[in-house]
Amino acid sequence: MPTTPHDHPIDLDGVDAASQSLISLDDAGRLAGLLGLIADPVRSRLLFALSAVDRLCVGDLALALGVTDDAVSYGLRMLRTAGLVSFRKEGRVVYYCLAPSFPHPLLEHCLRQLLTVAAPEDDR
Amino acid sequence: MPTTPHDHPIDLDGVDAASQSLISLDDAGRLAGLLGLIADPVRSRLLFALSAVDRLCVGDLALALGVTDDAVSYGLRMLRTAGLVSFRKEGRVVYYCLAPSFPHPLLEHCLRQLLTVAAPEDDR
DNA sequence: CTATTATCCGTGTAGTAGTACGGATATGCG
DNA sequence: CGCATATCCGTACTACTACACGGATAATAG
Repeated sequence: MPTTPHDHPIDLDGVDAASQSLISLDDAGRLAGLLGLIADPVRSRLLFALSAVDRLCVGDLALALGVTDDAVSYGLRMLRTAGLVSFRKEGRVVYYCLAPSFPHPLLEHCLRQLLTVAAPEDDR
Repeated sequence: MPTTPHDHPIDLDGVDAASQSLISLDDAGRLAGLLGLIADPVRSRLLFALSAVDRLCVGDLALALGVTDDAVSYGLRMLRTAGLVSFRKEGRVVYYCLAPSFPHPLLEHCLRQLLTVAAPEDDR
């Protein structure tokens, strides 16, 4: 029997405790979706960039990040279908900004703090 | 010219401001790595499960999550190479637990809060 | 010693994600 | 009107990710 899940729990109480405080598969899926969205160098940097200004257009964001227009356009589309950024069109320029409902603490607290967790040991 | 980054910034000041408060590509990469690690239903649920008990073995975790041993083993290996969980072997059983250095606030604060952000509008 | 259990690992694979490229659309300019 | 600009979109390609499967390892039981 190769990888069959054993049905003789070694620590039944532990299994119960764990499965009780577990988030649902649905919630986990949504959480993964949101995290995966931010788990991209371009997109996380877009969020940081946008938090520093009140609005910026695609081309300028590409300039600031040092990546192609396409990459920025794609990243912004993802963020915007998730409702994290919003945009308005002025003439032929499209300006993006963090969505009104954007959870700013997330950026400034969580992510900045996670940065220190993710940092290499030598500067911690 | 298809997708050439324009070199005539529309809002030069904005570009400067954005690029200044920008995290480095390196940092963004590490951040993405860490986030991407948690951005997986199995792995995030493993963390929640482990936070509820002081230690649990692979098979029991699989039982608690309702997934195969292999999936759990794989998830734990990822988490452990990232230093988020640690393990000790007792006989033929391998017990896993959150790493001593694990940032608990991350789980209980950030992730739980992100859960509400990721929740569908109808229960918020 | 042999059988069994718990776990790991190497390999293969299906699915997905990020991006470059070509083209389409729309706006503004001369 | 014709041309340039800013952005989007469809397609194609590459790279990676999660997982299943078969087998290996180590420890225990009989």
